Amino acid sequence: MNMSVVDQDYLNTLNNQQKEAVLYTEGPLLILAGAGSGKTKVLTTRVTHLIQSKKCFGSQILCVTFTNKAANEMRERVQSLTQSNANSVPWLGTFHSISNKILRKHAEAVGLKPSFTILDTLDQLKLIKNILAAENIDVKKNPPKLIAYLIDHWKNKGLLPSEIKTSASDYSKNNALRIYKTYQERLKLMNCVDFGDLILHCVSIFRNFSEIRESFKRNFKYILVDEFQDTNFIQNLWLNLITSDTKNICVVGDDDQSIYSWRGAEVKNILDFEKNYSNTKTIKLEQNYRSTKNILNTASSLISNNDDRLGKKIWSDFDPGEKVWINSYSDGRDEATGTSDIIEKELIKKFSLNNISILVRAAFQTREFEERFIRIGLPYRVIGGVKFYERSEIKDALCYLRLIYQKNDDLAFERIVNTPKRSIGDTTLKKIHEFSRINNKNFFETSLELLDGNELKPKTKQSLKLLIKNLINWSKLSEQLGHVELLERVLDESGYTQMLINEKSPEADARLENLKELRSSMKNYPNLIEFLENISLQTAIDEEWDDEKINLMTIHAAKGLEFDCIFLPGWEEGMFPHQKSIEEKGDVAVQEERRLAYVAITRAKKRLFISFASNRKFFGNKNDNNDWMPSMPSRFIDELDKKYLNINEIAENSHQDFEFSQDNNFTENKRSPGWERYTKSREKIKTINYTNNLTDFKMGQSVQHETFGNGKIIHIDGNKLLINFKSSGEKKVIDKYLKKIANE
DNA sequence: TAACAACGCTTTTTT
DNA sequence: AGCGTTGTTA
Repeated sequence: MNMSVVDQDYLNTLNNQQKEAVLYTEGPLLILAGAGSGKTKVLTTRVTHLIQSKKCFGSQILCVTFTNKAANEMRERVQSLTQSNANSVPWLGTFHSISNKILRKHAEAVGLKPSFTILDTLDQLKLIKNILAAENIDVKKNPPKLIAYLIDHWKNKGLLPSEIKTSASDYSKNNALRIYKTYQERLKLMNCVDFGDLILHCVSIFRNFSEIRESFKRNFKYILVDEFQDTNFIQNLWLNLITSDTKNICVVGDDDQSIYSWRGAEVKNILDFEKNYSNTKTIKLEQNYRSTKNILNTASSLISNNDDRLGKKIWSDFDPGEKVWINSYSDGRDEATGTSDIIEKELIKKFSLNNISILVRAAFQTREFEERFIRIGLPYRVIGGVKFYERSEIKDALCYLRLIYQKNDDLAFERIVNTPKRSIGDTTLKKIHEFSRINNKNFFETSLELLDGNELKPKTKQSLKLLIKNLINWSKLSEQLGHVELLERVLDESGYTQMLINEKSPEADARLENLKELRSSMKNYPNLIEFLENISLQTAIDEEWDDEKINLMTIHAAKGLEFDCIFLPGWEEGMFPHQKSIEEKGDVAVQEERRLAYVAITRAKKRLFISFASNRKFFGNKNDNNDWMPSMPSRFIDELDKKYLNINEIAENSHQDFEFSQDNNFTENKRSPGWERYTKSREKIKTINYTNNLTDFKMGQSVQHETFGNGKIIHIDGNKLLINFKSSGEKKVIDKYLKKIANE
């Protein structure tokens, strides 16, 4: 192939900066790419260019993306641009999937077998709980979630248990460290790794085995990293270790879109990049090809409230388009109704449903919209909701397979040993735990021994025996049968399918349906091993984009995506910015929430609707007023430049709450005036209930309770009343459960 | 001792 | 509304 102009057709659609970013191939390159500036296009074209101009083979390119989805899309685009086969760029993927691949090859170097299992968050938590129970540590004082969080953080910083220094006074941290140590030992024993280990083990291999490191360094002639602002310390180290001496490393990032600091991501990596690699070339992509001017300006006005920005000037050639709508609703149901009205009455005529998305801060917020859409029959899909592979029936099925494949997978054993019910309850399980600890054997081996002894009740013994016999049999079958047939046999012979059929509930039907889906997705893998080794990193079964459906997802999940129409509901103080994040990290967190809001706004191409409700319901509906909370519009709404907005107060009651006069000096006390008013209004509501109740009930009043019967008030504490019941004595009861009756 | 019912506490974001 | 813990039943 010669280097004619025709061969470089792929450059024709690029602007000057983009072209430069593609053609500057040698030496370190930092691309600061604003939202919608075509960075994916640049990356794919760059990969194409490297291959087409014969600078290297596709197999010599390391290209790291943030999600599997992004990797798949990029692979497809490169494929069609280079007209090559599917595996032309084998080292294209996420840090985790590439690490997985490396680790399967070099597992022995870190004391694992190549068949290791990747644990998901639920498995992790379960293991931590088991360790806590075995060591008699109070779960209330040491929440497993917190420990998991700490372990994850340590791993993101590249710290092994031996490398962590603690002060003796920090009780909970010391506890967590002890658990961390045991946790790692247990993982090794079960031949398992967690997400963090994938990266961490690779780093130790690169560090301790120079031949392996050098072979990768030699092979990877060019490295590309997407979403560099969201890489963390250990990932950065991982990269540094295998970057070759020619330093052909190109990173793409946007400091304004850094939204994963809670996962250890450091924007600092962008700033340090120029320090780490001397003679770094920096290219800024500032022209936006996605959004209308009104949308883009709205986004810019918001993000200008953040400090410490690298400073890009995003601009657009596009029309101003329609102004951004700010809609106010009285409650969440109104918000969902209003949203579906806009879609049905207006958008549906001009846009495909696939091009309409509702982006929320927290996953549970999609529910109100789902209910509405079901009610009126608008088709929708929830992206990244409950992960397919985390559904209980899918996990059950996978654990059967995991256990058949690896008898030492104690977590899998524990999960399925009594599912379906086999009369193997807590007591038996405890025995298995204890015995396996004492004898240093896994649960499967321990069960075999217990079956020999007289420790178990006959009924339990019999069903455990049957299970073990089945497992051994399935293991044998796994060598002859295809993996799909094996699953069918297992579900059948274990009684799992029957259990679901017997339930006769809609949920059980859905579960059976999901198992069918699992079966068909297994067909995409050649055998059981390939399947088990890859599903853990797979989040969902690929979405079907063929049907016309409205998309519901979290803002985090929308990263990297774009849609014609975007709805951003729930912009209320406490929800967005989220209260938890403010409590934990104060202003730093508010800035990250603001970046999240910026990401959300910049997903929109043509139409954008931001909304909030004045009253919000929490925790499902118990049909009383206790779960209602009045809410203030988010401070972010006040920060948007009104020039680009249409403000629409739909709900009558929201006027007094909705003001655009909040000043922005909340950096001092980390709370905006809006927040202050919000908390005050909450207190006020509580106070009103409280005084009303006091006027209703007086000392000595005779009352009636549904379950406790009749009694007399003998003490009043707020709305909690101490009652002396005739039949059951003194009890503390909330006033609203009481009825006044005539005094006797 | 296991299965089932009731209660109460919780909800950020994810590879 | 959904889960895990506690209390009650068979």
